[in-house]
Amino acid sequence: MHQQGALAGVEVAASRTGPNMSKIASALGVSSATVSNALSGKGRVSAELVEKIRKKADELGYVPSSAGRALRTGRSNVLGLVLPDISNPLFPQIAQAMEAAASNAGYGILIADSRGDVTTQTQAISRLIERGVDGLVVIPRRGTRIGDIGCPVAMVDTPSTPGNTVSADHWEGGAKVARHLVDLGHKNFLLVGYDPASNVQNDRIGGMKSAFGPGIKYDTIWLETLLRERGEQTSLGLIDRVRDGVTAIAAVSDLHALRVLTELQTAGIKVPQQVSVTGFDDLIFSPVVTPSLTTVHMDMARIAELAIAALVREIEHSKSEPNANTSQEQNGKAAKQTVTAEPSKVSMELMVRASSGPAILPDTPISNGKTL
Amino acid sequence: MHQQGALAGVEVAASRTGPNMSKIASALGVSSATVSNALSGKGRVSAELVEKIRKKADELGYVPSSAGRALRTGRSNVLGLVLPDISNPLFPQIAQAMEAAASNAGYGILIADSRGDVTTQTQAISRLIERGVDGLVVIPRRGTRIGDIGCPVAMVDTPSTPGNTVSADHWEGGAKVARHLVDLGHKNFLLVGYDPASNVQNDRIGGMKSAFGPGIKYDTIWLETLLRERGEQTSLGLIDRVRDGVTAIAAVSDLHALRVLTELQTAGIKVPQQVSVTGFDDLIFSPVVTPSLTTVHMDMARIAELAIAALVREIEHSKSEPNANTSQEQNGKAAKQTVTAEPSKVSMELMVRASSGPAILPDTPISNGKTL
DNA sequence: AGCGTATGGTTAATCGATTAACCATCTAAT
DNA sequence: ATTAGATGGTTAATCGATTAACCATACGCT
Repeated sequence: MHQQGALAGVEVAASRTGPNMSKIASALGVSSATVSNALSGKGRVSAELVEKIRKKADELGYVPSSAGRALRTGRSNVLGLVLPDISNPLFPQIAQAMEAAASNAGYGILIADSRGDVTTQTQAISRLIERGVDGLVVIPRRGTRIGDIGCPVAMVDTPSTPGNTVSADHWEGGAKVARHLVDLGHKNFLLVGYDPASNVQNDRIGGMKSAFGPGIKYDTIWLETLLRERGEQTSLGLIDRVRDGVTAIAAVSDLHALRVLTELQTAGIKVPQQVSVTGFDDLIFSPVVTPSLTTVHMDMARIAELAIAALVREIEHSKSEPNANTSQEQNGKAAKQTVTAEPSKVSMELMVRASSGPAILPDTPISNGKTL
Repeated sequence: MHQQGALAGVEVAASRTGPNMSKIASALGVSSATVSNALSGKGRVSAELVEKIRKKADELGYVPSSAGRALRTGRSNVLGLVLPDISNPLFPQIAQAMEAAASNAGYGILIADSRGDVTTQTQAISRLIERGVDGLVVIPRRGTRIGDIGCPVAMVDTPSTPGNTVSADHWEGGAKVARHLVDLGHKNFLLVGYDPASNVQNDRIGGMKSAFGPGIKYDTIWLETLLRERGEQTSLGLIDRVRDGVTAIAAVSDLHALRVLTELQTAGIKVPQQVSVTGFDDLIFSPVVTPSLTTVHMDMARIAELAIAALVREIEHSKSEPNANTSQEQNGKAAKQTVTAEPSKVSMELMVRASSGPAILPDTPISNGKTL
């Protein structure tokens, strides 16, 4: 007995459980290639044999080995989702939408958290690549530029990036709320941002300002700086603003709108009778607070669909690219099918709820909020 | 030239990019086995050769193929995370903690959303299994019992399940807030739940009640029924409750606490001067509302660590199990190393903030909230 | 001298699915 | 009748890493 015989009986640690293609094949007396063809519907297999193989497969509880398939095809059918800061309250919506879209396209979602850190983000990306993802959806830390990684990437919410970019139309969203408030007669605004370096927030505020015609007064405050200087628990000084004539406060996130709302309410200022408050993102709590928050809703499902579709297109495309020199080599124009990465903007929807109302006229006396 | 020669030149669709072990091996004139041993540190390779191989590997930008490794070892190093309802505001914390814990243990996290549906949950689980996960962390839809799947499972927050269970000590958490409020002199409580069928919520409320001695009055309302009957936007009737003497309202979630808080504030009732409000979960907005919410914090990091550790233990263990009949077969007691699935309870932490304060004395006149 | 044993490698099989190339029939058209 | 083509399969190579088993030296010890 030579080497071959000696090695044949070796027990490997691999999961011995699952029946594989050859098991189905030998059970039916056919070749494993036929089983593969039958189950994938690719080769030529008679209808009746396909039926028999199908039956046997789920009789044995056959589950295809993703590892085997991945090794052969070079594709894992898994996408990576890189998040800037997983504890962002918007994340559930993102993850949910991405998972659904990916799942529909036959892909799984592997998550990675970059914890707000750029180096962690880089590490997270390479971890995902090492795990063999076919593509990445990156919601980058602000200002991050992702270098050329060896796989397709779709960026969310960061314009001016090489590669596919899909983003909500934050500018338009800002314009929508602002117009809504202007239509209600407001003429004196306080705009509340958090991070002056955030593209998204600047877009939103830019959109708001774009809707302000002449005769509209506004001021902008950035919470990050304010809170860093005066401490997290500081008052935002809204009472003074209201006394000075502000009738509408528009925040770039529901989180900040909520802070504004509760601060006003604690001071006894009535929303929306005295001051209107609006937010952004339609976070989970926004409909249930009193008054419910007027906000701007992102169509996450659509964003996810676009991002995933762009990725999948690029992935499937790269499949046929390498062997372009087979037959119709003279067809020159078919060769340069580089995916035109049109950056998509997804429209945002204004959700008018109870926290916004008509502006009080300047000469109307401010009525005290009566209790009980 | 026979078949072998004819097939040798075939171009496969697989990613032709990455350098593999044999490429490193041939570049250095050694065998690929040696490269494998050198990089994994397992076999016997001279220190200097290891060094040379290491250098060559990252000179070529070598990235190990997870597919190849998974196929051979039968392990993917990926865990599945099944969520009941991804849009749950607590989810970011969970996902973040799980990802971090898994990452530390060398595993990736594949997410799946069961969208609150039991059948979807089952589908999600099988999708994960098909993708070859080594284990599952399931945060089940209430009442779900997961049947025997072919892989290790750790359940979170659902007691009385076969297999590993790790859960926050909701009962204790409830007791902690309740005791806090009792210590502040409160004697008349309103407990606010959402879903009367939820184990977690019942645990929390049970814990609260356990802290109430004689002389404490309390009543419980369940929002789900209330809102279904009277519509989402209905008032919770808190004003009447307060008029009837309630001085503390304890909710099972910050989300409901927030609803309570804003409803009280709109009515001009001062928190915490007139009424104390507490929540659960320490959601993202809880510190930033005015007054900031007193709540109970879950140590997600610890829960995740325990869950992942239990899974990993079971996974690594099952490796050595199959070939137990090799050498020391007579050692009977070493064979039955079934992982004792001690259900772990993780302590919750009370976060005392501004929304809870001393109870007003029964005969103290309720002062009207002054505006401005 | 001769034997045992570290030391430092190599060889080849294996995990499971996929697929190009080949082969054997059976039918239809020239 | 002979060839072209359709039909229904089979064979074997391949993806990349891992690992049991084998082999070739060199060294120490009696």
